[in-house]
Amino acid sequence: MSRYTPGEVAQRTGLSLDTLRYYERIGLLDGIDRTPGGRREYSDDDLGWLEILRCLRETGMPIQRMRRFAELCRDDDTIAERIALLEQHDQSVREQIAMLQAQRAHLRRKIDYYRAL
Amino acid sequence: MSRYTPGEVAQRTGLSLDTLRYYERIGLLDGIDRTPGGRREYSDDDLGWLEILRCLRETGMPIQRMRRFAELCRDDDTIAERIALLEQHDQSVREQIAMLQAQRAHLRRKIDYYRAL
DNA sequence: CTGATACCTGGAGCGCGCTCCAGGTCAAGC
DNA sequence: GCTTGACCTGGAGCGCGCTCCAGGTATCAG
Repeated sequence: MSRYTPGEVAQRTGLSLDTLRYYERIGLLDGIDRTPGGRREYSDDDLGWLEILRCLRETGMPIQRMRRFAELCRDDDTIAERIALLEQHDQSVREQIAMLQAQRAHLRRKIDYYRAL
Repeated sequence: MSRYTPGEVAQRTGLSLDTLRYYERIGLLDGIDRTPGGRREYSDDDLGWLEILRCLRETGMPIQRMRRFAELCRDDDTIAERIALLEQHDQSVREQIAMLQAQRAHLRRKIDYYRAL
């Protein structure tokens, strides 16, 4: 049950302070605690959620869709929809990987061609 | 030795007419022939080059870097640099694939977790 | 010859995902 | 008590990679 300052969270997650605030503003991050003085204080749960956000973001999910997912996660009766959304995203990640692998083959061929000169 | 109108090229490559013109403007596409009336007329070579551009773009190479590559390709004595640039990019594509695969594992775990509820 | 359609140019505009800024507040160390 | 540095807010700005637009020209079918 540790608590973290914004600076610590930035360091741990690799997200900038501005990005953390931005995510909160647009509703990706919700109910972050504050100290009596008004500073943010992140919990372990918050860090866990940020991990998920990072995962979705790095795999190319648009912010709008992440907001949709965040919204679903605020309502307990949406497990099926969450699964559907994540499955759909997983499919898109698989496609991305396949595309990259195919294009990488082209790249290798081009390199080999140059090497043969 | 076929010749293609902009519309045909757009259809074949999946790039928009605007994107084709944009690529030309910024120096990714060079020396596209014109009809006497001033319309663009693409060659098979141009289509081949567009294939390469697509490959680089889809694998996330920034436009600036693609311009550098295009520049190198205009000079015959730059084979080594072209190889270096492509090898470097290939490395980045490998990293992208690895990252996606790792994040996809997280995604699968999350989905399984939801399914278990 | 006449439309209709595809294409031309230069330049402005846009959506995304942050990032930066000004002007202030809080808190820990001396 | 004072300094210093991390943090606060609201809002503007930015870099990327296109995309759209206005106003005009070429080409082709009938």
